Amino acid sequence: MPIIQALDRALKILDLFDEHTTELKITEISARMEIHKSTIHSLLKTLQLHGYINQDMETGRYKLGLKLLEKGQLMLQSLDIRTVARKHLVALSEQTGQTTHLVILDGKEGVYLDKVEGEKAAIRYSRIGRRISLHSSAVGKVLTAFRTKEEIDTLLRNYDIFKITEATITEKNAFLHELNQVREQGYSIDNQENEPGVRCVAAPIFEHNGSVIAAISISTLISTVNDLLFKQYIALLKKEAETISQTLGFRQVL
Amino acid sequence: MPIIQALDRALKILDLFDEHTTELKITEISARMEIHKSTIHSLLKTLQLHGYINQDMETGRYKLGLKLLEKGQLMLQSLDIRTVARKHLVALSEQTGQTTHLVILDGKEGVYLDKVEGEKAAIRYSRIGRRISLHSSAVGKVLTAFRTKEEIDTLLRNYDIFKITEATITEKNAFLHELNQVREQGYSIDNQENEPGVRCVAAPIFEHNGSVIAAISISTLISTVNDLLFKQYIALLKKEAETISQTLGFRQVL
DNA sequence: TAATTTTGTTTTATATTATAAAACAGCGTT
DNA sequence: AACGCTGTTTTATAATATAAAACAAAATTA
Repeated sequence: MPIIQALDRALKILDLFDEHTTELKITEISARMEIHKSTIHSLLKTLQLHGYINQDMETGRYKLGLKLLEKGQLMLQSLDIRTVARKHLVALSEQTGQTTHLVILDGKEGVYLDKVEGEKAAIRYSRIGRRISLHSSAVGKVLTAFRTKEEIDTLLRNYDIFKITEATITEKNAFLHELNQVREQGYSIDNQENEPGVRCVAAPIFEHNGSVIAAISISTLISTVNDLLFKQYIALLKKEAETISQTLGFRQVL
Repeated sequence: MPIIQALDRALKILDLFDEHTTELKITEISARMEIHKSTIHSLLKTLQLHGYINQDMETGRYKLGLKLLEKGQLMLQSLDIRTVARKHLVALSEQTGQTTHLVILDGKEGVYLDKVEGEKAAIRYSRIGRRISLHSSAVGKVLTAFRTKEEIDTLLRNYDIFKITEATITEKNAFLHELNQVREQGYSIDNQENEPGVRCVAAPIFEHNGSVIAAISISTLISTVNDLLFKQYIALLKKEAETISQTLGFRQVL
């Protein structure tokens, strides 16, 4: 499997940009990549030609281009899970006042496809397009649990169960045990395992062929949602998830 | 200005995907690009490595990857015009019941950065990330009009004033005259010039240094919004646009 | 069921093409 | 006025992308 060096380098340049880094000088790109300025220059100009990079004419600095926005939105639209799930996320958020999410699996991480902010609580971390680890989130657990043993095996091979908060599960066996429980219950909980003070519940969404294609979740603040209320949310969530699965053609096995 | 062939080709591959084409076989990519299969294969695998392309394991077909979504959303977030304008778009939409937009200039086109759907009317064409021509849209006219003569000159050099509807302006002089009028009025109108039955009004948003950085607009259906009502919308829009400009540090010259 | 076409992938030789050194030009600072 | 910083252009070299051909496996067709 041959990797094209020029392309690989260009894509690595795009990765240099993140929440904190929206602008970069060519000198800095060159330094961070440890590649000669002139080489970077050629790559940047080609990226710019296609709109993936823009150059600030005033400062000479480079930033991400709007082509990424265009293509990103194109993706979102083509995923019909999102269209189907949208109104249910809104409904759940209105019923509970909490923030709801739609997440799918990509590689060994979850990716937020949609988010509806609740009136009562604003959850900071999540954002459409952002990624979330499988072992520390309710959605991650659900996306992992409802798969075949083989799939779970490959997912967890070389998987780094890193610690995020005090409550994060960091042992593989404990995680596997948790996944079993999730499968029995039909939903998963993240109790401050990803962010202190935040408790979430997630439920799976099944496709017509019975495989999990997504998860929806409700995020709550420990300080404002007690156990009783949280349990009610679980029931609401499960029901809504089942409705979505049915819309997608999934029929529960009797 | 040397263009890197491998990178250029890879980005052209990404461009093959659009609203109607969400999946492609390698054979078809090869045919449409007129490049050998094995070459395309290497490019695809490198794109896949970075998440810009995904392969459907079942069918072997290639589709866009979620990295595009991630980067696209990152862009949106980094543009603070959007954050500032958001609540005003919502307010305008609630007051009028119509769909409102936020658009910026990129190259020789406008790009939708935000959209708030009105209760009364759903405008099909627009979508965040999508592009719109300068001569056929209210936002395009505004983004063009409020620039220096030199800037307008370079924008309209080699510009194709193509016909879209019966009402589209297709003569350069007529367009220049229209731009003058827009500058005097402080707003622009698109009367079914981009889509039959749709009439829009747009107003400019100025940065602290006095340059136009964006345009906001209200889109209406001719069939449901009469001239009197439309005039009221213009007043509302202008006022809201001025508020946004002031938030961004722009002070009206007296 | 067997043959045939089509799929995506791998390998390999060739020369095209990406690469980086060095020189350049334009600013802002010292 | 001299220096240090931008980003850019040019040019020689050889490393790297390229495409032909062979491959394997799946989907059609006969």
